[in-house]
Amino acid sequence: MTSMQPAPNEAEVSPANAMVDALVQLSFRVHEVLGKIGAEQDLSVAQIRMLGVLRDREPSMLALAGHLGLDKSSTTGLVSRAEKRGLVQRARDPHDGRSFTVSLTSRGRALVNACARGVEREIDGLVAPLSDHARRQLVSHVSEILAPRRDG
Amino acid sequence: MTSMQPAPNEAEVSPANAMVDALVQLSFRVHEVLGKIGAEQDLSVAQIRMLGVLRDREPSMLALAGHLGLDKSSTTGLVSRAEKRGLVQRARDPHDGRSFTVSLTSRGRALVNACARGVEREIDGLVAPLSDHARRQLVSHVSEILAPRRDG
DNA sequence: TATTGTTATACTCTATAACTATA
DNA sequence: TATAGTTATAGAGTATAACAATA
Repeated sequence: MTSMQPAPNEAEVSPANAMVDALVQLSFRVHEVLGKIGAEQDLSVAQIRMLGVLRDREPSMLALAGHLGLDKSSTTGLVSRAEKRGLVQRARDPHDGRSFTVSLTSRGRALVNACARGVEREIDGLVAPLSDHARRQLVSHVSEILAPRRDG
Repeated sequence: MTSMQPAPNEAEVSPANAMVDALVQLSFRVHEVLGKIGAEQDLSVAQIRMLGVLRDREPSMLALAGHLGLDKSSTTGLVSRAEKRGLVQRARDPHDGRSFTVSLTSRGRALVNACARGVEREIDGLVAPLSDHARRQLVSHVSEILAPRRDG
């Protein structure tokens, strides 16, 4: 990757449709940002996403799997690797001996906050070409798209 | 950018940023769509993306790696798995004995076209809540974000 | 020597199925 | 029996480093 240009993301799956083209390419672009910022902290996109979910929640393993749209076994691995690094912790649920709650450690919170700042910086740069008005429209439209679905 | 708070203590850093939230969530939502449509054809997002790139190109392995932002060794695996399924083919470059060109087979093309139709259907559904005017604005703004920077 | 591509290796991520412990 | 979670297993995806063949 030394001599290669970052090459605009050409992941168009439907070049005839401008909306598809725009959203798919934007999606890859944002993922690229998440990957880059995560890499600075040695975090995968999956880990960043999980830590992001845990910012505002202390869910059970099963609820966490639901938030992430993953199988419970995948979530076990994700949480275990993060726990090994001291980013999250499992705590027994006193009301159900089968269940755990997952939560950020202070180190995990610091890390996800650092990532959030980095992502914010990058996204701000990404939308820099837009006017304030256009930015507000963009947020409004995207929020409307996402509204019916309340995912993590 | 617009709203600023006197950065609270480390405990609760970085106030919610609507733009970041919107774009990151949208990115995951679109990836979810790609994953779902791909799964119908037994294709991963990475495979769909590669096939999408090959729709309009017959690059060398190295050029393909550049387009995808991956290491050449990762691309070897990606192409080899697709080749094993008869979706792409390697052909020796007559001008450089070290190089191959990668291209879609007719089966690969049929598959990526089917995916494109599926993705278009899903994205159309996603933006259905928006008015025609809002959709045009959205495409315009996103295109501006993704546009190659003319003169820095 | 430099470049193109593959291989060897190691890791993360993911799902399915089987399992344990608790309800 | 049913549920929460883990383990076993398999495979894809990714990067780094070492390698082969060609330039």
